[in-house]
Amino acid sequence: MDALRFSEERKITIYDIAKEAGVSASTVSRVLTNAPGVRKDKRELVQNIIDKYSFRPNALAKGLSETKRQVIGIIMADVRNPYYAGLFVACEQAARKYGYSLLLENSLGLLENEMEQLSLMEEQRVDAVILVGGRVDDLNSNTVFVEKVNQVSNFVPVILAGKLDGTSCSRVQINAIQTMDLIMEHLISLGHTEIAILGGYDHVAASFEKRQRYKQLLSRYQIPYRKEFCETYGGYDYETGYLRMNELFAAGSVPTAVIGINDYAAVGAMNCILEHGLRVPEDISVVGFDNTDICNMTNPRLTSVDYHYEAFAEKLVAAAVNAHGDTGLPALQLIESQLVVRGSTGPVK
Amino acid sequence: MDALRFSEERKITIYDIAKEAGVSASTVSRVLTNAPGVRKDKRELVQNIIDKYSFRPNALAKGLSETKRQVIGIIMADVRNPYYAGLFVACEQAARKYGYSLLLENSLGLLENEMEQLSLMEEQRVDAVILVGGRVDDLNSNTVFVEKVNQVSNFVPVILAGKLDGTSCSRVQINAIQTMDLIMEHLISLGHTEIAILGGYDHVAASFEKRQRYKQLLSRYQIPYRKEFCETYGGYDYETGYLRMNELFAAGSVPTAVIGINDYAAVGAMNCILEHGLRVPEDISVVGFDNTDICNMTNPRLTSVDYHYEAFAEKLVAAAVNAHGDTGLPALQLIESQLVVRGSTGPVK
DNA sequence: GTGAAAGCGCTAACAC
DNA sequence: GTGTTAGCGCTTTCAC
Repeated sequence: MDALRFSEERKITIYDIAKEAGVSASTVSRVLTNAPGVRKDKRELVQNIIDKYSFRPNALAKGLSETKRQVIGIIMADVRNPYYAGLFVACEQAARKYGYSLLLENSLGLLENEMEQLSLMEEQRVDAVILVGGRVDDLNSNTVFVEKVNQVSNFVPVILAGKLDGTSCSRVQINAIQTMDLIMEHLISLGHTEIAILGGYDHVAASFEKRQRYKQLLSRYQIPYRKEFCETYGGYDYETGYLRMNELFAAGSVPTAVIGINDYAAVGAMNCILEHGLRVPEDISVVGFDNTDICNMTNPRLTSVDYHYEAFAEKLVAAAVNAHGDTGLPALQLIESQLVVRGSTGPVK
Repeated sequence: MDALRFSEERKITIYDIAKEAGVSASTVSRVLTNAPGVRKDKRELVQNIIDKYSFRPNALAKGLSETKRQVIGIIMADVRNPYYAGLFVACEQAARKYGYSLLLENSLGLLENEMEQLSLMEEQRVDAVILVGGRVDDLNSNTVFVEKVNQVSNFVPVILAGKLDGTSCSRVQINAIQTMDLIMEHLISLGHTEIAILGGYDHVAASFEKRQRYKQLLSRYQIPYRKEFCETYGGYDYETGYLRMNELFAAGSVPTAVIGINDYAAVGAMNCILEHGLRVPEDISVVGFDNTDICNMTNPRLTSVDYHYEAFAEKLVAAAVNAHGDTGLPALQLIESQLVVRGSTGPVK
């Protein structure tokens, strides 16, 4: 009995509406799509019946006959990471404005998932796919992936929140150079010269660029480069921040300011500092990237770089929505960031 | 020129494959769906051509002709909240096992969004929709929403990660009573009797149940009930935990243990305690719910209740996948939790 | 202004 | 085994 619950009531279709209204399916379709060429009274009549049944046309049939589905695919590294989650929700809001929905897949940074999910998006005939995290973060683009993206983008526009050498996809990217400028100018203006950066890998483009800029700025401000403050690679998590900071203490190379490669790493470093009986920011200043919720949950609160997620998302979605026509949108758009100064940074003592 | 990029190459179809293989479309379809009744050599021949073009059948057309889309809709309050994000990714993993994708919509807890998104899911002909957070968390179910869900569930099975009185949807729910048991038994065994619970509202079923159980356990262990330790309602964020704790200090009613309604609130309370120069857990123990990442980022680390997200997600998805047939699955499945003890709780002094 | 009919790309009877 | 045919539920010419 219960097993029949969903099969008994046949879905209402455009023909049912048409019959009840005494018109043809085409007319109903015209009302549905707000197409012109329907007399006002007839339009109202049909609309009333539509409302009466709260009828919603089958999006599959619609997508089959039209070419637009009003769905954008988004392949993201891991929505559990607040940076991605924030961006995703911002994308959803932006998409809603355009009348689009989002089909999300988490790749967990695994190439095989990304490949499979690209196929899946193609199969689902999404109108465009946005790639965030994973392969598009690589400094050296993976050739297998490049090939796949090129194949897919013959049919569905691919938008990159990153880069992928060997493709000509539209891109929207955070200006990593500028983020480092913000932090370094802040720290240097506070008198810091012993600045360490913790976590991240050079094979990740953004991290690589940040370290490059870090070095460049040191030399610009004639601050001596200290290898032990920079060759402190590692993951993008709390543990890495904690461990790398611990190593600096162990080596006796204690900086006056620490930059975490993201907020998690920064918080790890901060806790390590506090556990060593030092104060933040009186003894050591700490900064992070991403401006996630956690910045307001530490004591002191964490100074961090905010990427302006709304603008980022808006540009990604706009690029996806407009990917078909010649929109005049530049192939690469950069997102400028801003520093949110909180209690974790202060003047060098 | 560029504007033509996506329209020039017509999508390859099953007929193109058929023609090249010198067979009919049905045969290709049979190969695609792994249906029996195709000679082995022919199957291989077709498969080769499919592979050659990395052909993927149009999921819309497939969904139109079949009744299954292999897509589950999920309407969630806010994936930026780590609790939801964790559950979502777990659902995604479970869904992948069954060959399903997830269509996510964030309602942000707004009734109007939830209503609209339900329609959208129906329109997209998802095979089932899972509701997490928002209206299904309400103690008193919203009648308008109940009506909507009942209407929708005539056509597509709705699974609730919560409750909705007046519907007969399958449900999977965290056993809120048991979560409170875990915490209270832990605290009481450590000698605590002055226990406050901070944040949450009684109109949220889980919060209501937690407070009810809290009172019940106090009386069971013959611990006097103190209104000021329990009527400490508020949001599910850091600020609430901080502010409510501050009020306890101001009122001079300082407990020996504090339960945050979730990890955020617990961390807020913890920081407030530390700022008052007290120690955690020596002076005051702190516990949270959700066992999110942040538990490992505080100092000391936060003791918290873990819901076993994988099991939770697995049951939700299984219910969604099997929602059509009579699966023998019980209408309500409860998720049992476990306490992850970390440094924030200790014996009363 | 309105309806009939074709077609989107697939699956599933049904013949052969 | 394999092909033919008829839908699935829409949109969209094209007549009228």
